[in-house]
Amino acid sequence: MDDAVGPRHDEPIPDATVARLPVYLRGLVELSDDGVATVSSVVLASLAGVNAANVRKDLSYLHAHGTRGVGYDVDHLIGEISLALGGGVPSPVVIIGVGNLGRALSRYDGFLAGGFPVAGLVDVDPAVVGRKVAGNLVRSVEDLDDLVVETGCTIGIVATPAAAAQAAVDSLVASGVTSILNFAPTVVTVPDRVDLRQVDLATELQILGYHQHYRAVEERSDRATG
Amino acid sequence: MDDAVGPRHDEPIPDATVARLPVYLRGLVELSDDGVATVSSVVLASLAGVNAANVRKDLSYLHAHGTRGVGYDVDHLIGEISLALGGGVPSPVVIIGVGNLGRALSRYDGFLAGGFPVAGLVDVDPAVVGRKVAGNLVRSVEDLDDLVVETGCTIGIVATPAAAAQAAVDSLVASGVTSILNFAPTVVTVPDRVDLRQVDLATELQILGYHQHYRAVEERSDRATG
DNA sequence: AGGCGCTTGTGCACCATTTCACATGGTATC
DNA sequence: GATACCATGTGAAATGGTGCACAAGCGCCT
Repeated sequence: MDDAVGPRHDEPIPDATVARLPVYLRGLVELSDDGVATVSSVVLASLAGVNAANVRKDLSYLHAHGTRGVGYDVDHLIGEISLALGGGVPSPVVIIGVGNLGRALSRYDGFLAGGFPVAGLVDVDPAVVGRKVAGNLVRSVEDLDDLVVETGCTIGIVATPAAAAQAAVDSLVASGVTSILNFAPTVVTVPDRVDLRQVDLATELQILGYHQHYRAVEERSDRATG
Repeated sequence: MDDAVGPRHDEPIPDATVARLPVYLRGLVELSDDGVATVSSVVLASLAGVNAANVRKDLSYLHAHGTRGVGYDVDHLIGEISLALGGGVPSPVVIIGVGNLGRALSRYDGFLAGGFPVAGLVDVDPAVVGRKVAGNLVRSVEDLDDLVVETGCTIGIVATPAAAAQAAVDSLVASGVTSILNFAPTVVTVPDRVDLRQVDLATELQILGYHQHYRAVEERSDRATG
């Protein structure tokens, strides 16, 4: 554990930690903008809405060590987290499906700010191919391979209707994309080597609906049983 | 477990299960549309992309029991899951923030189909207040209370810029909304009685970025060490 | 130089969730 | 009616994550 055995193959960071790193990063950037130089785990925890011990454990997976009695160096931490989350190199993304959601996503500033510029838009509908959306020309799915190669983009965002999602994913995979963010409300499958995340808007509401319903049922029951 | 002890106060369903129920529901509706009457846990699991034992355990939390040797009744299961996820009653939602994302969300069919009709749109910008978006009049934040009361909606969707998100959340809470879905890329706080979910688009990409980077680093390391 | 106060880093126990494996109990067939 | 087959429902182990509590370490102040 402490011997120098050559190039150290960083161990993987737990998924739960990875999911929190972007939240820490946002808080840290804000602190840095405000001229704050160091931050304690307690402060960072409150900014991120998590437990302080959790923050410390999360940061211990990075090679970013803090200083006891002082805290963590804000700028250094920003560097370390950025490095872990993609090496600090911007990764262009391609959006497939230029409907309501696709258009909104292509205009979303947060992607660019987060280091994910939109490299191109793609759709199957001839009516939108050739148009410009948010400064990007919409290209045909046949051009996807070229687009991916030209721009070197490795991340695809699927914003098609559910019925077209699997085909869109297959096209992306065939083009060499290795990470996919799927907004279509359907389960899609990818080869093992491809990383897939699902964002399902309707599902999120249904989850809220459950809790709301449960609260209501419980309340009724409380009133009945006293 | 079998004695009649009066009005049974259903026990809460684990969060992880609740998050999967909508996925099961989608698969089941598809099966029902195809005229399939019963489904086994194995088939449903493959439709939802999870383990079969997990499906069975999840369904055991509902009062939907299957038939050994046969499987689950598709339509009955649809009813039970719908009931758990909000009682089968449509819950109108209000969207606050009518920018790119807010407009896309207000046009998103999946909400209506999932039982979450858009009851109204709200924004602080006088330039958009009074306009119609997707058939809905955009109203001022000052009208939020009235809107919530009139439509009886209990779910709010925050689609404002990050800087305005906490204020938007506070307004929603003050109006009596008890469930909030926040798309703004910032941590917001709510009282205990309010349920909050966060959907962060840039964060999702950053998580993908981590895995991609990690794969790349590991590969380089593999090549180096043989 | 020494002591004090503050904050990190982490062992450990707890909790939630997943998965396996199998007993249980139905259905269909002969 | 008995038997073979099949899928459910669940105990129990394994896994992954969280949070407490405290030892260790660092800087500041005297």
